[in-house]
Amino acid sequence: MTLRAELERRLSAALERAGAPPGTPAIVQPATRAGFGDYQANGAMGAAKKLGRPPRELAETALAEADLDDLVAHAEIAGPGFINLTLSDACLGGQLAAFSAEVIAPRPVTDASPRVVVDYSSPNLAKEMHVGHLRSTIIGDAMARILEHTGHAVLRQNHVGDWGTQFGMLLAFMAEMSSNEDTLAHELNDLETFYRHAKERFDADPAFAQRARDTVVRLQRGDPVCLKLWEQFIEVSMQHCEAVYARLGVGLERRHVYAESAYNDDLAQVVADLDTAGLLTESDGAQCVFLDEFKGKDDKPLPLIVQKRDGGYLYATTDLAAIRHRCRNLRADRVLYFVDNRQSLHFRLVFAVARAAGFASEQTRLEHMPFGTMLGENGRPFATRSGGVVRLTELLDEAEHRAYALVTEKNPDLAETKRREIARVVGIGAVKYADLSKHRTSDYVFSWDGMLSFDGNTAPYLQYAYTRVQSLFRRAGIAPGTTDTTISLAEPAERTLALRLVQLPETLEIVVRDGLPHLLCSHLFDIAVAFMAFYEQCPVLTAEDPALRDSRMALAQRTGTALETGLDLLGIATVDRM
RNA sequence: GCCCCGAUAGCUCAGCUGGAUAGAGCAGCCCCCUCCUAAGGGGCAGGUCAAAGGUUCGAAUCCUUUUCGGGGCGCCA
Repeated sequence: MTLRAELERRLSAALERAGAPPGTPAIVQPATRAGFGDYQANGAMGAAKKLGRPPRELAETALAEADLDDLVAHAEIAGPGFINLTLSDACLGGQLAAFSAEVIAPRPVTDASPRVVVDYSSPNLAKEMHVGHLRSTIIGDAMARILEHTGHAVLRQNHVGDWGTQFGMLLAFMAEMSSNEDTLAHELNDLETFYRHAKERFDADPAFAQRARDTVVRLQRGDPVCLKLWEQFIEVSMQHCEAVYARLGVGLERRHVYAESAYNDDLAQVVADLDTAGLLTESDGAQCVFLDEFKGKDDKPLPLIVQKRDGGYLYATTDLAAIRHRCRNLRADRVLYFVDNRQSLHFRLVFAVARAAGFASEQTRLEHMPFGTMLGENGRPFATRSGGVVRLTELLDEAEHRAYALVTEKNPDLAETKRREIARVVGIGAVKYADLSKHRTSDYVFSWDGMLSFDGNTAPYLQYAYTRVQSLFRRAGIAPGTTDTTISLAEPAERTLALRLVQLPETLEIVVRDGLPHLLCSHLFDIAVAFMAFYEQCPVLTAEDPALRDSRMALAQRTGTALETGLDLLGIATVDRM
């Protein structure tokens, strides 16, 4: 249990003993200002209002009832009825002593752990991955890591798009070329161009367009020639994705891929199940589900179409099949979808239908974790001047390029291979952090300079703070292992840093609850800022007193662990020097 | 027409179940490397939190209306 949760628990109980109704929250938060202590409890005011009692008096009574001696050194009532709490040095010291082994150690995952499906990345294999895929891939991966660290059984699902009409066009184009293996291999080397060429062919030649449509039908019927081409294409495209994942340090592997096509055989059964459940209605020849809670134009019912007039299935059907699979076979307690916010209505419908049909129980939490659209500098959905998109590989190349130039400027004496390594870690880290540090749901504007900034609240700043810790240990000639040194918190900078470190699990708790990794970014930045202040104000290696030196080394060590662990949870690596 | 999301400093954004004097980064100006890495630190300046009402002891946060953006709404995914 985190400090915050423990204080909440005890103060809530105290409020109840002071006369507030059971379940009254104490509303413990980190203090909004340094002068108010470390935490503040705001719950007494609201509770007093309901009881018609003076808020300060209720706060006083609750505080007198509360048993906080082992955690809190000072507590006082302030303003209209805030309870301000200052942690004792013993409490902070205890947390710091157990920091690596307990406070931020990974929670074990057992059979009893909550099972969380994380659906993320899920690119369409028809095209190359571009910058628009960053959000789902990066944020989803960070969330998977954080959930795993906090004791959840995480089931990554990469729901790649490998089925649908555009594959007809691509396969027909491949078929034209398959007489010449070299040309085909060459063309497939660049999926973006391949797609464009196929599309040009499709638009220009009606006969080709017809062949493309026929190909879709043949593919769906399992025509061996089509299937072979399809498999070849999918394999090339998957390998491209995996190369990008490897470069990004994203933990998605082949075993996490559960493609759209994997549900093909379930779709008829899904529709049959909906029929059995009495949910199916035919409308204009299509099979639909209408739910009372969803109304469209003119109060007309809003359909979820699960089967087209021509008998074909839609992505709604596939998503229903996926929910069924995740709940029944994967035994998910919670399913998180890191998918573009434009699909939010779609998910609301699909989730509601899945529950109505019994594909998901009432207990299973189905949560769309929407994210905003990447916009161009004109405020329109992002595209380059030529109308294309920026490929992910281009962005990463540029990131490493700029980072290499910078590290060479800052540290020309480092060996070439070392500078390459640093450039890779720093460049990729900057790109990921630029994405992770923004609120998930907000649209954001793509900008090379914004995404590749190395100053201020960026990954390189955090990585730099980490290298300073490593540098201290390097100079001291000792390994940065955990020691049982008593940590002095006499200096304000020491205390502020200690508090930020100890509060890290509280942030993780909120991130897990809301799926908002930018809160972790923000907290790590606070830690780094606090460390920089500590570093400026508190001499470590040159401290006169050996005990103080050891204490500060120990605090630096905790900082290093926090930064390394926190960055790792975001999927960002560290280096020892930069 | 209906629904969803948004509007906070010049720019990019935080602001967690309503809390005390709305915070960062960048850009601007000033200062700090004989001192543990200046990818750093310190300081200055910068806001009628889109607008108007309302609820509340207390509103950037909740409610209503309006304005301006973005997105979605029957056989694409």
